[in-house]
Amino acid sequence: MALATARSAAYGELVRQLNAVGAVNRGLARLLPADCPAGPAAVLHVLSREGPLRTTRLTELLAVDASVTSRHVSQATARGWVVRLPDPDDGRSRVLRLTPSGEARLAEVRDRCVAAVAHRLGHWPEDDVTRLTTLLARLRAEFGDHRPARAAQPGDREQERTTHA
Amino acid sequence: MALATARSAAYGELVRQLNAVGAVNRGLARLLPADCPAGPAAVLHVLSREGPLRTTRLTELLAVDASVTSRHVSQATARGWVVRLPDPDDGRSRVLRLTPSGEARLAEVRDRCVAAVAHRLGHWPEDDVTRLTTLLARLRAEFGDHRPARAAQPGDREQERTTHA
DNA sequence: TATTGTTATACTCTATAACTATA
DNA sequence: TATAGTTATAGAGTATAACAATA
Repeated sequence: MALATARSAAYGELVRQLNAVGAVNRGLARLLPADCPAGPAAVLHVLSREGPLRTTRLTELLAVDASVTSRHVSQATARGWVVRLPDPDDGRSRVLRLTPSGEARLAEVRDRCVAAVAHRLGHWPEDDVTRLTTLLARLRAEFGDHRPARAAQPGDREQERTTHA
Repeated sequence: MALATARSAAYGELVRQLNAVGAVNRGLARLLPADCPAGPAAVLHVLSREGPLRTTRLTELLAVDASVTSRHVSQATARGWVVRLPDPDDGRSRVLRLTPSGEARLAEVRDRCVAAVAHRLGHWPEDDVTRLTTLLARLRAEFGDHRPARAAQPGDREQERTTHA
């Protein structure tokens, strides 16, 4: 049982560090311009990386509820950073695309964040930065099915939610 | 400039993954008992790890504002998980201590989180778990001066808060 | 006067549920 | 009937500012 205990301790410590990331994120969020909160900024970021997306797909990538995506996209469109185009393949769907104005805004936001990270992590070996990024991406993938991005099929292994609490 | 650009891209990617940790944390938070939100749970966790603490010190360790600590401690005391003792050395100060009831609650919460992590990360090599934990701890340390980690001495450089907002 | 801690207020993020419109 | 997306509502987390008590 000693092995299991060691594992438990390691997991507990990981959870603690994961929670602490919140403080880092809040510090980063404080750098954002007043008219660009973190939510809409994330929308810009993903759309820039992935190109035009449908709302459903964007929701999956953001790992939030569809209602959250909808709200943040609304804020972005209200400011002219994103346009909602009709989807030629599906009348129910919208295709979201960054506008030049949105790209410009994103560049500004991104520069601020990158500068902040560079200031703190500039002395890290590049390997450590990429290793951390990679591990976080894997972590996210492992926990990724928490959010039923597509309708939870009855046969899916989605019953985690039934924690018989 | 190609090198600087590569760095920038790496930092941008890291920021993205850092944000994504929020989704993992939300999933973990969903496992908590209804009467123990994430805020109070963090209070229990730190008090258990560090032993009795003054509010100021707890605030530093949680990396939040003092008002937030105060509120979360209030919730914990209201449920009998923490007691606020007078500080013999300073009449303004309170010493916070976990009660047996609080320890029990924490053990339960911790078990749930560890079980969830074990379920997702059980197949990870142990090295990866510790590497990720270590890198996150270092990351947190780099960004840590937002919130001075050791007791803020009167002579400390604490004026960061004066953001001349 | 400076510091510890609390409370009042406001804002963001998030999820759940109800709704519209297409398929 | 099922799916894509929106909106209304509610709850947690956080920070700022104003305040009380003690040093």
